[in-house]
Amino acid sequence: MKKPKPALSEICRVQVQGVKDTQDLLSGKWKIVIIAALYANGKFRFMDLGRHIEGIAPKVLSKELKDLEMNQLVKRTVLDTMPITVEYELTPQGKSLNKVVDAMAEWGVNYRETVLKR
Amino acid sequence: MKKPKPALSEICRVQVQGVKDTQDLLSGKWKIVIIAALYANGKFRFMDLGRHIEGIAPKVLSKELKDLEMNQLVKRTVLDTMPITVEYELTPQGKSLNKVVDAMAEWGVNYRETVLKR
DNA sequence: ACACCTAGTTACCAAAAGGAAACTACTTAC
DNA sequence: GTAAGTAGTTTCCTTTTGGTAACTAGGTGT
Repeated sequence: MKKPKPALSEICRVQVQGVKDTQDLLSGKWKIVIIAALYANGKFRFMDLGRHIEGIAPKVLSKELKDLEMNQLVKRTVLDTMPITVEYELTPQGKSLNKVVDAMAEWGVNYRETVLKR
Repeated sequence: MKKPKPALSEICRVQVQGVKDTQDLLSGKWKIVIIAALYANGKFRFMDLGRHIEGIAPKVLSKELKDLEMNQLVKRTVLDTMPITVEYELTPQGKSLNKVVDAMAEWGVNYRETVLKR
């Protein structure tokens, strides 16, 4: 696909880039769901989070959490308990996704009602 | 991962399901970008949309548009011109994603500024 | 000793996503 | 007749994603 047309105004280009960046960071089936769960619950230990998100495998949960941690959206804390437990919570950056999460939740609920009708 | 714990309240479960539904419909690298572009511009012909979204291949654009059309987010109109042209635009359902798009745009722009620092 | 809890990791595999390049089919302009 | 523009499709390929199941490694309870 050739690209001879720089049409959209600069402001729009920046907006679209923002959307793209957000999408990149939240890519995949589970990241936004993990964030929504942490957002709703505050903190979670690894196993609890896994039990909570229906259908996710530990391998996948582990990998997604690593990605989120790397992008500074999630904080991982090892607690000095016996046996050791690990707590996951949103960073301020992660929490700042609240508008995105809320908008997606609202839209999804409405879509299910009006389009899927169930 | 076993699932003996139905912890989150019903209201939260519904919210998380909403997020999941939204994520499913907008899955992949390009859908939300296409929507953002249509949202910013109103209408686009196939080639213009392709030229506009940097890096997308016609095959991929075609497939994504079909998905979006199937889910009633995008409307495809064949215009009786010579040569025929095809116009793509958001449906009301697609337009109702504005809060999601805006939130993602804002968050992404802010993330780039504060975390990536460029 | 053995089962069970914690938090993961590893190996293996299938399906999906996505990119590159070529190609179709139709029309118009030169 | 040939090039160029419309809107895609087809083929081939590689990478990524995500799932299952088994396994590691430390500690607790009986």
